[in-house]
Amino acid sequence: MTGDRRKFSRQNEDERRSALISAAIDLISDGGPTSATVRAIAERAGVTPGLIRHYFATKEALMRAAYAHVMDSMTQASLAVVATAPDRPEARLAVFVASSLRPPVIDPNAMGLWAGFLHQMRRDADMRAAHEASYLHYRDLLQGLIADLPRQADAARLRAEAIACNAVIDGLWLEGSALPHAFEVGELEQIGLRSVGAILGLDLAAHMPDEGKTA
Amino acid sequence: MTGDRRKFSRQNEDERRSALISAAIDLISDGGPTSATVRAIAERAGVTPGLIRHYFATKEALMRAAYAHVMDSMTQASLAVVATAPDRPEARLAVFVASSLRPPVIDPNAMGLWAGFLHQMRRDADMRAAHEASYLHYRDLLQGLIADLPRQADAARLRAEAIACNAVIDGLWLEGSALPHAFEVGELEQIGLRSVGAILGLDLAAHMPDEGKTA
DNA sequence: CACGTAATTATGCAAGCGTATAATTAGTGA
DNA sequence: TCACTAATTATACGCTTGCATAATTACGTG
Repeated sequence: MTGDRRKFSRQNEDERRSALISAAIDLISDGGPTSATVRAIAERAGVTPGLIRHYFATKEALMRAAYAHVMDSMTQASLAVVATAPDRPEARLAVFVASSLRPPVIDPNAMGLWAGFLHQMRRDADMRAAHEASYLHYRDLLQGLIADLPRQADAARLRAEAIACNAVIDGLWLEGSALPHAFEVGELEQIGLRSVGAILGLDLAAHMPDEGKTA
Repeated sequence: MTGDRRKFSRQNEDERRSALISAAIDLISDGGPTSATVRAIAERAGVTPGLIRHYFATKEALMRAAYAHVMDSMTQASLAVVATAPDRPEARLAVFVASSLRPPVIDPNAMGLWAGFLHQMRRDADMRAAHEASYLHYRDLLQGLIADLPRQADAARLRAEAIACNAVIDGLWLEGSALPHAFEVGELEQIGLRSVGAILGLDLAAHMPDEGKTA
């Protein structure tokens, strides 16, 4: 009775890849990178450990792919939020900032995932490069929103402001994700809007469209 | 010739403990928490693996001790910096901010260490509690410096400002440590002073004592 | 329908991990 | 000086890990 051979289920290559990737992400997300073993990932994806080697040359390759996927998702989410915002530059920036400081972006699991990758980044040069590219891309996005504001600012000032605003958002995101119960509901959003506004010299909170009017 | 028994060197208990702790910190610092194995730690400390078990009930206990040591060092360093600053509140705050955004506080190895502990924190409730206490202590320190400024602000505003300023510092520290070559020398300090100043509504950079006058 | 090819499973292996335990050494007090 | 105790070393065990390899299954194609 021990000879239960697992059902052989063939599947599309892309689906299998992404199934493996999201299984890895899930595991890292709740349990840290330590618990994302080859066997655990395979089980989570409903697959045999050996299959991982068939899709990824090594486990590190799978990890890189997972990291890239997470970062892409974040960037695309940010872009989507900005796209749905009103056409006024201030409102677009406000929506962008606020959406970064509430769920689902603020999320303990997401931070665990991020920390897991961060620690792995020290060893893997490819991963480090991917991180840098993703970070700069995000910051450039923010800088573009700032540049659209009805002010005049040279390149150096724009760069400094983008770095500063990005830092506020990162820091608040980190604190809010690490210590969810240490802040009241909406507190981080308000602080974020006020801080970014102060750095840029405008009242961002006033330009925040009240999407919750119907709630 | 293989029977070289290691030299038996007895030592003070406290020194042994701290030797083991700093060996663990060194290893995590350059190589991530993965490379801080019991055997590696022992070798680094010039000791046999078994001895670790004699000083710490488990490896996790050693890790907790290492984390506590790192956090204590950081806090004490911050306190020391403030103590040497001029007695004007603005100068004290400025020095505090600037010193957090340059070496040795800004340091890739320190960030690796921090990330390593961060990831381990998800599992260990004791470690998480230690982190929260340390974070709040640091923020309270910052809030105290802000409260000393010659302005009037109620408790709620002070809290929000401390959270915001802490976030800027954290974010800049993180970015500067993760991507050291992405910023010019002194750039992060300037941005930090300007941002914190903007949030608090004062010109912090102007109050920064120029300690580099002799350089 | 047969056959080749790719996807999937099953099995095994060498290495490294944390930890337990026994043997050895050094210091200490009577 | 001689046992007693604590610090340190040495050895070994069981477990898990990533990875390699061989066997098995499904699917496409002639």
